[in-house]
Amino acid sequence: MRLSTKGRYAVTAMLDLALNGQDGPVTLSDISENQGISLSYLEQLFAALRAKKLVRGVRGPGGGYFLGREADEISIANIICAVDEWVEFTRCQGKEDCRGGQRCLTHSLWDDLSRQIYEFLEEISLADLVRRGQEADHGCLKEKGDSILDDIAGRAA
Amino acid sequence: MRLSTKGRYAVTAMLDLALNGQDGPVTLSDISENQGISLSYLEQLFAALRAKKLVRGVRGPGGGYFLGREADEISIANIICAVDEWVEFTRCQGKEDCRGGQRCLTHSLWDDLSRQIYEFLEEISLADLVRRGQEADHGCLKEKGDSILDDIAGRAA
DNA sequence: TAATTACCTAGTATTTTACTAAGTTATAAA
DNA sequence: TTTATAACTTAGTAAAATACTAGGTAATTA
Repeated sequence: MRLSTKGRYAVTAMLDLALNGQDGPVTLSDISENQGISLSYLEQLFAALRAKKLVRGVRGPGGGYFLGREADEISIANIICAVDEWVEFTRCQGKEDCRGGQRCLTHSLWDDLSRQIYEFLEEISLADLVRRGQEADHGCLKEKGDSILDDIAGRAA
Repeated sequence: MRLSTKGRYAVTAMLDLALNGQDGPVTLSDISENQGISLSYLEQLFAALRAKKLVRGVRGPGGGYFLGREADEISIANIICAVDEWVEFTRCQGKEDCRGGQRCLTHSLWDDLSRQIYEFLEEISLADLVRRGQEADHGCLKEKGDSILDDIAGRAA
């Protein structure tokens, strides 16, 4: 699993889309202005998101982007994997000397951990985030410790 | 939260240390050879790990590295944050116009999600990984679906 | 004293990130 | 039918991160 600022941009943009795409498509220009991401970088990200059918583009005036499917059906893992493309980590599949060496063990331990992180993010949908954003007060007004995702946290606790 | 290949290297190296550091210190040369990471890059990573007291170095012949504290007391989050240093994400703290804009909401949603990932990785210790590695058969010999971390997965399910 | 290993600093090739620039295609509205 | 809009595409690039090489110094053991 890989989680970089690129993935963050993608999730942020998708969140913006989910929040504003209720009544009509959202343009990349809007997202660019809202989130402070360059238009061209967004286009690059959305090319990847479109390839994975996570968004659907509508051309022409009044056009823009829609979510490719319901917000419940889009996980955070989906989004991150679309732009950061999932790298299958080096698994020494019999190629290198393995029995007795620690290398393979640590690799497989990491792979398993990586899979756990993936499954964790797979469980959180865009709709989960949006729902809690709508329930809560406006983000900037709330206290730092007062997480609106605390109930999601319950899953991991 | 940030999760890059750099963090992966760090976790891998710490795992190696935990697995082999039972009877005496482990040299970076050993880890370098075991895990296929350059010695100098390991030194760079271990400088960061040492700064956070996650490892303890012993100089001279027969020297090497020990874990800085018990493997139960070292979380995966600890390790990743040591080398990838936690970036506090842009939170528009009253600076920009916030009420009414979506920007702040999506930012705080991301921040909350990021915190959830952190808390998830905070719950998994080095000892958890090592314990399961010792119980299981050698990594390369087991089937792909047969995760030795499935019980850890139970926390998130 | 010599070998070993941590520890430190500087430089660098490669890759990734995030962007600018300059287009083309499809579509809605004029 | 023209024009404006906005998706879509490609190429290039500055800056940062990644992972490494090289060449040291300092502490400790044999």
